[in-house]
Amino acid sequence: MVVFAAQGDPRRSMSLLWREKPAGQPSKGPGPKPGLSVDLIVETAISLADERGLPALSMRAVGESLGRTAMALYTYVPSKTELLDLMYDSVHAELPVRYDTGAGWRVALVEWAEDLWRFYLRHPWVLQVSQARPVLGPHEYAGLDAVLGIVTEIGMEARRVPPAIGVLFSFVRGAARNVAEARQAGQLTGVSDEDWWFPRSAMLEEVAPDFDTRFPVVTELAAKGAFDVDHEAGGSYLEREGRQAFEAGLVLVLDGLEAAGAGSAT
Amino acid sequence: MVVFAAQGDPRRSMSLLWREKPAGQPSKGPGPKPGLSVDLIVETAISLADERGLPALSMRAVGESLGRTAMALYTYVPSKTELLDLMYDSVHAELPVRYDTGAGWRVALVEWAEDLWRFYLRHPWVLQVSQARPVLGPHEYAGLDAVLGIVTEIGMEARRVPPAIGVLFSFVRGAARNVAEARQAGQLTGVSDEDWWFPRSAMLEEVAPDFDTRFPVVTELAAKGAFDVDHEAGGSYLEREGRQAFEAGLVLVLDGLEAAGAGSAT
DNA sequence: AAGGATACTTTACAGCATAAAGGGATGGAG
DNA sequence: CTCCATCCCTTTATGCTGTAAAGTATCCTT
Repeated sequence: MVVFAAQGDPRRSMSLLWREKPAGQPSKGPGPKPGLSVDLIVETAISLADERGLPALSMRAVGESLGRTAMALYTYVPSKTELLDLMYDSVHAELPVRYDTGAGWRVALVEWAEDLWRFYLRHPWVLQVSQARPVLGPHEYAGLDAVLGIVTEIGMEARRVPPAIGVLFSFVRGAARNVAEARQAGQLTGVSDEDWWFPRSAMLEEVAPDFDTRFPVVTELAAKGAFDVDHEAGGSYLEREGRQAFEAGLVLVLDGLEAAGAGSAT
Repeated sequence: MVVFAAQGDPRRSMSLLWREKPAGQPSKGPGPKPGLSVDLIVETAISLADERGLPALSMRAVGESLGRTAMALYTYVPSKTELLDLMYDSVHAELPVRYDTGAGWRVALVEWAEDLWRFYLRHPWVLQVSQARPVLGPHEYAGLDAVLGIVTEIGMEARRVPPAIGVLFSFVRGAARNVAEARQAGQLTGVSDEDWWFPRSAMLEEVAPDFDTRFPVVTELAAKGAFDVDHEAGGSYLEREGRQAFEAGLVLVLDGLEAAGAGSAT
C-alpha cells in the first residue's frame, strides 16, 4: 500500500520541512524542557524503517525506541503522515547535490543513477512513499537540481527536460523497487527467492500442462536463455536479475536521451 | 505501503490462480450449497478497490458488499493476500493478448503502452501490489507473452529482451503511478491539486527566500517555461503533466529500444 | 433417523492511529 | 514566595484492521 502525503495545515507542514526555527533552540517559556526533538524523532523513525520496513513503522514503535509512548511524538509532529514527509525529505540529504559533467553528461548520469540506485536500496521504504504530491522539502529540491544540472548539458529544449527526468526517475525507481521488494519479501517471510520459485515453477507444469502452446513467446525466449541469470554475482536470483536489468536498462534509457538530444541540438 | 504476495501453501495458491476446478461446479457433497464463489468474491473485491482504493479494501467491506460477514470469505480464500493475488491476476485479463506488428514494432508498442496506461488508470490499486514476486497467474503470463511478441520483432538478442521489457514496464508503471496517486490523493482528501499546490508554493517563497540561489537550475528551467503545462487538455494539473510526461517519455524509451535494436541487428 | 461435512456467524484478540483528558514539572508574574 | 499558565508526556478510550476459535444451521449420504 502507498502512504500518502500529509494533508494537514500547509503552513505547519512547510515550516517543519524547512525547519524555520533552527532546531534545538532552548525554548524559553514555562513548562518542562523538551526531551526529544523533531530531528531526533525523524532520525529514529528512519533507522527503524531501514531496519524493519515501513509496515513495522508504528508510532508506538518509534516512541518505544525513544523511551516514550506513542502519544509523546504528537508533541513534536502533527501526525504520522507528516512524520513520513519529514523522513522522506530528510533522508534525501544523503544524495550528492553536484555532479561533474566534465567527462560528459552520460558519465555523470550513470553516476547519478547508481547513487540513486544505492540510495533506494539503502532506504527501500522511500519507494513506498507516494510520489503523487511532492513533499516540496529542501533536500528533495536539492536532488532535483542536481539531475537537472546534468540533463541540461544534453542540450535539449527546456520543455523536454521534465519528461526526460520523469523517465530517469521512473526507471531507477522501478528497477530498485524490484530488488528492494524481493529483499523485503524474503526478510518478512523468511523464504528465499529460490525456495519461493522452485515449488511454484514445479506446480506450473502440473497446473498448466499446455504452457508451451499458451505462451509461445515466453517459451521460445526461455529456450534461448533469455531468462538465465549470471550466477557469478552475489545475492539471490531476483537480486542478480535486478542488477542486470538496471545496468542494461540504463544504457537503453541513456540511448533514448541521446537520441532526444540529437533531435533538438543547439 | 506495498502489499506483498501471499506466502501460504504454494499448491493451494497456484491451484486457485489457475482455477483447477472449473468454478461453479455444483459441489455435490453434504452441507449447505455455497452461496458465493471465488470468482464472485474476486470480482466484488476488484470493483471495491477500483471505487474506493486499496486502503478501503477490507475483508469486512468485501463481505458486506456480498451480504456476508468478513469471515465468510475465508471459506473460499485462505487470506487477504491470496485474495489480492487473485484480484491482481484476474484483472489482467482485461489486457489485449495479441498485437499486430504489421505496421512495425514501434506502432505496436505504442498501442501496448497506451493500453497498459489506461489499464493502470482504470485499476490504480494494481500499481500498489508488489511486483517483487510475480503472481505467476495465467493472465499475467498472457500479458507478458503479448509484449514479448512485439519486442522480439525488434530483432535484438534474446538476452537483451528482459531488461528492455523491464524498462518498458517501469516506465509505464511510473508514469501511471504519478497520475493515479494524484487522483487518489485528491479523492481521499477532497483537495484538488491546485488547492494543494497553491498555498504550498506561496509558502515556499516565505520559507525559502533564497530559493533562486539555492536551486539555480530549477529556477532557470522554470523561467524557460519547462514546468508549464498545456492548459487545453482536461483534468487537473498533475493529470495533464502526467499525460504529457507519458507521451514524451514513451518516445524517449522507444528511441532507446531502437538504438538497442540497431546495435544488435540480425 | 443419524452422522458428518460444509457455509456461515459470533466472539475475541492483538495491533493500528489518534482524540481527549489528566498528571506533573517548570518558569514568569504578582 | 505564591500562583498560575504553559508545556511534555502518559493514560484511557474509540473505531478500525486481519483472522483464530468456537458455535450454529443446513444439507447429503448412509
